[in-house]
Amino acid sequence: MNTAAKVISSGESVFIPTGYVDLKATLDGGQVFRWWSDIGGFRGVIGQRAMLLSETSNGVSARPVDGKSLNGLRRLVSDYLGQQQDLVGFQKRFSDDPCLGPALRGYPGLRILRQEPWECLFSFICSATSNIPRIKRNVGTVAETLGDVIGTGSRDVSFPRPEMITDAGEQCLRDLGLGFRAKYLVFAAESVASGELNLNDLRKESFAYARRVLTDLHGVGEKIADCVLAFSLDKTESFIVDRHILRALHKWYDLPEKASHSYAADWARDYFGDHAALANQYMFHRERLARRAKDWGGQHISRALPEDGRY
DNA sequence: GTCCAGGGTGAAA
DNA sequence: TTTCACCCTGGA
Repeated sequence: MNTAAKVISSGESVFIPTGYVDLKATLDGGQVFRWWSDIGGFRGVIGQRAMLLSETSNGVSARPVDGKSLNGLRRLVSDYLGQQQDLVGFQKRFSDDPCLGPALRGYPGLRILRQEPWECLFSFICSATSNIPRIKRNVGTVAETLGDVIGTGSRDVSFPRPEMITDAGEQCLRDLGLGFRAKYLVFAAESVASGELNLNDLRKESFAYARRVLTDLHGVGEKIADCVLAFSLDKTESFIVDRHILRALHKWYDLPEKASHSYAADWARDYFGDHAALANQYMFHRERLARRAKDWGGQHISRALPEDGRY
């Protein structure tokens, strides 16, 4: 590499002092579905900006790939990476917790994102009876088909407004491979496009009220609502229950093995309080890696990881 | 080739 | 409270 290119490339990026962020765990761990591993980091879109995010020792650097300036980028990325959350308080409170302590030492850079609510709701409606590779493909295909091109890469597209989804219609979404979720997605899009549902307003409402509004949508149950509440609506007390989390709650916190998902979520919100969403994410990440290690025939031992988490 | 499960939800029993 | 259809894809 010649020096000129190096200078230009470093001059084009902005540093965001977030503290250490584990981009793979955070952007490729099931919270969000439109970030892709690229040379030097992860490439994706926040709002109307396409960028490449890279890890540094004490923060993240962002390089635009949309030909626009650095103006506003630091604020945009900082907000997106969940800087408003009480990660320090959470770490202190649960450093001795048998489940969360090792997880906190193992992946200290795992964050909860603050996503744009509409894309988040769309993504998690897509998640029903699906898996992460497929959700990524579904959400990506819809964005690339109906969104606006904002960068130089094929995936550098803004997420389509609800009106674009209602105009496209259920059959279009089915043709794109969304299956039975297509009609739920159109319902949600109609609700937002008509103004009947204002997602941004729910950020200011209580957890219980916002959850009720979301689950009133056809095709959105408690699980999907809790994802949207945690990952885009600032509800730090949200706790997402699936069968993996249920198993973890049984194993570490002695919850009845056959507790209902609904009961487990209520219990966890009460137990973890305002740290429920963080606890949930660390627990989920731990279970996910443990399961993967098992698939490899190995064993997942968090304590074997370096204490400073730079692995 | 078949079988099965994948961060569910709604409707009917 | 429990059971089942709903779509579809990748891996066993």
